[in-house]
Amino acid sequence: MIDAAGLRVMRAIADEGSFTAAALSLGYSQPAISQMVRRLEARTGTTLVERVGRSVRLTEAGAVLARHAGPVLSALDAAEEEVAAIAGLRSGRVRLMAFPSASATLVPKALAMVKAEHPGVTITFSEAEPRESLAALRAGECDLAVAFVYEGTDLGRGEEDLDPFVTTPLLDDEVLLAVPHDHELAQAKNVDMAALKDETWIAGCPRCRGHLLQLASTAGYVPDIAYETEDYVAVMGLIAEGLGVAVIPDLILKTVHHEDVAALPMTPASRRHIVAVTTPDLQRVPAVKATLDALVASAQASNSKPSKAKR
Amino acid sequence: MIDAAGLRVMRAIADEGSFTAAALSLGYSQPAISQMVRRLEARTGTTLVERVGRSVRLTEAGAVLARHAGPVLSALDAAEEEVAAIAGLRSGRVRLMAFPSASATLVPKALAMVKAEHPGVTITFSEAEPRESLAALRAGECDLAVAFVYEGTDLGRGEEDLDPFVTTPLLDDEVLLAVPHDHELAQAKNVDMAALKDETWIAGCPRCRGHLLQLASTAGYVPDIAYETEDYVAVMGLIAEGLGVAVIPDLILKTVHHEDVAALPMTPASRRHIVAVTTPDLQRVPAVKATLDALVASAQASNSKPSKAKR
DNA sequence: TGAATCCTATAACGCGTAGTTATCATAAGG
DNA sequence: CCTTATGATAACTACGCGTTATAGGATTCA
Repeated sequence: MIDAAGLRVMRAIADEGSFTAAALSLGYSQPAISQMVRRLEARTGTTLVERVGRSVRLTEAGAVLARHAGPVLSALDAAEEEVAAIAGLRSGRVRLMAFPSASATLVPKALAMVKAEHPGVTITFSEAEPRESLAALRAGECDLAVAFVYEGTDLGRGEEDLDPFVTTPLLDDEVLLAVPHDHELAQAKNVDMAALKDETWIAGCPRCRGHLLQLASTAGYVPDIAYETEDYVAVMGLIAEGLGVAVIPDLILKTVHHEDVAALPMTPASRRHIVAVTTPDLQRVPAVKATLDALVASAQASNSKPSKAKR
Repeated sequence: MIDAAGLRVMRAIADEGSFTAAALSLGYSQPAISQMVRRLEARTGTTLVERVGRSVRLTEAGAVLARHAGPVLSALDAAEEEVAAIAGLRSGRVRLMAFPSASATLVPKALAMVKAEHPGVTITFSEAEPRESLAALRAGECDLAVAFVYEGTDLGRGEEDLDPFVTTPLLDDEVLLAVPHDHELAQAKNVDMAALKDETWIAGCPRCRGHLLQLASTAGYVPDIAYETEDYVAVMGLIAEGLGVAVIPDLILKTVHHEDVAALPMTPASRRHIVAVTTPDLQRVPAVKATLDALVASAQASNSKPSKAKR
């Protein structure tokens, strides 16, 4: 019934003492004030302004409105300012999730960039496998996820539906074969997957295990998986001891280097796409957008050549 | 930029959890909410609502608006309620001024009536001669004045311009000739003003003095005014002691009765009109209107026959 | 007293906001 | 898989809320 504009007008009249002055102070024309007052009087059913000769004077009811104007308008201003702070990146909160090996360099660098450029933006970060982070994103417990997708592996495959999300490519990570330093293939330039039929395998995370199975399946056999662990330091150790070989993304190899392990390209070449995932809505939230931009910049600075945008 | 309606919508969305439910709770249609949110997002330049599958969830900025809605809206409601209280006569203040002899019965009765019917309305009352009360009315220091006008005396006469006011007739008060009980005319049914040429006169208030001068002037002489006092009790005393005669309104005679004074009609008949005066604006203020109505009722109950409305 | 000036009120008009209904597209759930 | 619930969009309407132009009073000053 009574709106903020009405209160602003009443306060201006109280302060300025005339319609004309009030109009001037609000940037309106004089008749606008006349009409606004009339509207307010019609709505409230009471006289608000006493037109006395040259000037005007507020009635009791009018004074009441003018008196309430201050608190209401300043509360509105406060709300507006707070939203503007978020929109202007002087404030904001982003909940970021990334898979463990992305945490090593990609994410820390991006966090530092955001903090440097927008000190008001706070980012809460937690590690999670793609499966979990996408679930969190879907559940609204996360604003931005850094995940990966194996090439060839169809994005969705039922469990991870990327349909409602927008994905931004960050890095293309080549998957290499890791063998002991003294392995017969250690010096090879390239190795065919089919040639590894009789090797003993070490698998990483469930997702990577699936990838291995798919690669072997394509080559026409089922790999002999002797060890499984999500700890890639352990994987490297196992390989170094000659207990097996493994397919490991280049990015991980760079992080957990082991001098007794050699890495070599495979045929067919296999890649892991590292992407940032969010929703169309969240992508437009300034703080989220800034973090996403920082991730892209971080990826470009750190390493390879991102491929073209997707979806 | 941000208005109360927007805050109300954001709060409803936060409370209800969906656009449809929010629309229902506000009595709007669902698209109205959709559009309102879009407008707000355009104005703030930020995403306020995250459309997640079936339902929606507020972003940080949206939550900020929803959080501010409470204080702002309740402040608005408070203002509205306060104005409604004044409009509904559950509250209100009236500054009433009346000339002294009206204070005796007319005003007290009216005050009692208002108090009985509208306990929330408080009336502040002070005595003042018509000249003062009208000046106060013009200066905005008074909402309602009870004044009088002598018949024949032109209302305005330069000094008391009733143009910007509205006057409501309350009583018609006949002006009588007051003489000592043992005066030669004391038993007369009627007395001609012209026959009083050689009397010694006692004048009341300045205004009444003016009236006396006009009556005498019409009759063709200048009265011999021996005493002047605004205190009508004193006037009666002077008359009773045989020190002179006076023209006194009937209403005053009823109030300050003196058994040694006789009152008789004069020719030409002269009347004093007692009126309530206010401004067109103030007349529409509920508390003022109620007081004015009470004055009219009080006048009708107490005495004579009010004449028809004026201006 | 009359002219000048400063107010407010009113009329006529235009535009944008904010509703409506109707229809479509998409998730969620049995 | 089909139903159902929910949000988005389009097209339309209306009126709230500004504008300019002009008229009507009130106050001041010569």
